Amino acid sequence: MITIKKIAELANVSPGTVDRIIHNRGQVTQENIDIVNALIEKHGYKRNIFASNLAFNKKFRIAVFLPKHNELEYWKLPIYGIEKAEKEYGNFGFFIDYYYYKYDSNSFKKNAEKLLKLDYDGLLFAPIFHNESLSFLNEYTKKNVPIIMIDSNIVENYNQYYIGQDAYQTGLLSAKLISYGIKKNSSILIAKIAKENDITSIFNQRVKGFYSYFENKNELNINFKEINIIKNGKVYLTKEMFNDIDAVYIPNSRSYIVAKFIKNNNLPNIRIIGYDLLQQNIEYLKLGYIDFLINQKPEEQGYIGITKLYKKLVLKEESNKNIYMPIEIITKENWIE
Amino acid sequence: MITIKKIAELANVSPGTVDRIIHNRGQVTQENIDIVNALIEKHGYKRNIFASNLAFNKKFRIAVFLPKHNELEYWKLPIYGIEKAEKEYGNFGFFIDYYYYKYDSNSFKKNAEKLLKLDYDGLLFAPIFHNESLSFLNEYTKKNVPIIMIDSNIVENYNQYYIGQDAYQTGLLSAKLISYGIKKNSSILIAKIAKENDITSIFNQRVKGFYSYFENKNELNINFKEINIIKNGKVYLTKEMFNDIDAVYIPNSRSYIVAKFIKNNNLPNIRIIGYDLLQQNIEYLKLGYIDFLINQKPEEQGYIGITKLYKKLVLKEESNKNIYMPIEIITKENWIE
DNA sequence: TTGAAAGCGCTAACAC
DNA sequence: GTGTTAGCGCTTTCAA
Repeated sequence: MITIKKIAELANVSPGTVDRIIHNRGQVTQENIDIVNALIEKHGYKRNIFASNLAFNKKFRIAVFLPKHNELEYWKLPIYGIEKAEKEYGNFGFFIDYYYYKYDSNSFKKNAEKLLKLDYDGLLFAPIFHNESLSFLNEYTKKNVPIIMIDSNIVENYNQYYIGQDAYQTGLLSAKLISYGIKKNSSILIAKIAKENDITSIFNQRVKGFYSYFENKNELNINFKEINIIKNGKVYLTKEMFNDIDAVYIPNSRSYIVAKFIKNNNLPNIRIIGYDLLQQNIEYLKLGYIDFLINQKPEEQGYIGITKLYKKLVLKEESNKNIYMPIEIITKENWIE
Repeated sequence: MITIKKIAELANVSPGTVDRIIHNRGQVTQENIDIVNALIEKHGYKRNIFASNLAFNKKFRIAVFLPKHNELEYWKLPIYGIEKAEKEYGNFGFFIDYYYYKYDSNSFKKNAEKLLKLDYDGLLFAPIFHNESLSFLNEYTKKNVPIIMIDSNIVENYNQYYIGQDAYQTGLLSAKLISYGIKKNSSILIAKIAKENDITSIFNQRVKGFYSYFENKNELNINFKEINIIKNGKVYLTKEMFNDIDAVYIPNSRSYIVAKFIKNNNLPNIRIIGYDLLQQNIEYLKLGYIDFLINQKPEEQGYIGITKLYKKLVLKEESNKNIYMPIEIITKENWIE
């Protein structure tokens, strides 16, 4: 392993000059730049990460900005991943502060303003509310630190990173799984269990993907029924909704609500497919009421997000912009605690 | 962040003494041990990884010992993961040498003997052949370096690490997926595409798991047919084998062979479920001939294996012994390039 | 049983 | 533009 010192010797310059060249700090003659770069190339010089970071001696502080998880179980999951990463990179001088917003746009805005006044070396956040997130992102970008978004994608081709799901594709997959298990001329219920303004773009993309699967499959002659199950902020379910229904698709994490109703009312032979490994969902998966859960791997989103920041800041590695998580199909049989 | 030097100051001893205590090198009075340990506890001292490794200045060499992958496409996959890890940990002074054996026990034995004569700081290997692997493992253990096994598990409760699949459970899952798509009174073909002595314990566990799913489901009245498709070392397939067959289960990575036959002979409406994301399997998955592929994540097995060694050697972290990979269900709709 | 000190390779401040 | 050097925190050797 060749070192800066040796390169300097070979080039007949001082280590300081080599350092300047490596880090593009300027103030070096082009001649020396060429000589040193050639030597670096030739000997395959690689920065010694230990020495580099020891000398650099910088602590990195990251802000994590997510919905409050004591209100929504789902949001515990990315936190687990983030905490795992925090533990792992903690001894590398990597620290995380947590900021939470209530699941409404006002709270998001208020906390976002607070965050903008603080200085961090990196940011990870979930842009649930499109417009508010966009302006927050615009402002934060000016700080010129790496920004990672998880869960929802608000902009393409931006100078930021996104880690999350392909919502449309999960809808398509759900449809495939359902169609696999039902006969021709079946009826499918698409159950929307969300208040009107909780219906995010992810939600809509899922539903769109779901329908798209059946577009060229008229021979299946599927009958679709769409019901919004929340009325006046409350769950509203009746047996009649399930008359002649063969399968139910729930495009958010609340499939356990339907499963519970079906169990309690002994409605037989209805397939359920939903999202996310919430405790209650898992419960009904194990009992056999929910057939499939689509997992968008929220823990991994959090973990990978922090890992990206670590790689960028500590290891100074560049990486690809967007990561779409694999879409995981969970059944009773491949669920691992 | 408190340092060794500061601890030493507080304890009125030299940094050398603190170091001796931290590393249990002995030659310190009990009194000092207690004082220093109390201070470490109190101030939450944590080793600075950068300084530690810089001073330690050790390069780690790892031996990887796997089946030759130009003979078996499947074995390319763990290599990808291993190479990814190698790249990632390369600047941490982590180097890998590769040793390959032909997929027969003699070649394994010969190469194993060679390996036993060499000295490495860690080993990752795939114990395909049970007895030979066991005695190799026994010998290598004497070297007292960490050993990781991937793919197949030959011993439980050993002082080594295993990363791989729960083969039985994948069989069970396959059965569930098949049963989801077929009617009562269906016929399932279990196609064995392997030479007699290529039938590993993993293969058998999968088949066992598959049958076990149907054990308490007599009402389905499934008719099973088991055929060994290799005759005299060659694939032997006839249309008659598929008479009245509704679904085919192939418990190894060669489902594309059946898919190809079904395609070429226009046999309609036969579900196929197989294993592993080989190029040819993916091809028939995309075309719709293969319905499901079970992925045992070989890349990740390799990647995680090396990561474990890195954590153990460089970061000096302990970790849990065995990791069972999640069983991934791949369909046309959730396959990502 | 303990202390002192060199050195791991790099960064960055300072002097010229 | 360039060279010199202190210092990051830890490991390890040598001397006492």
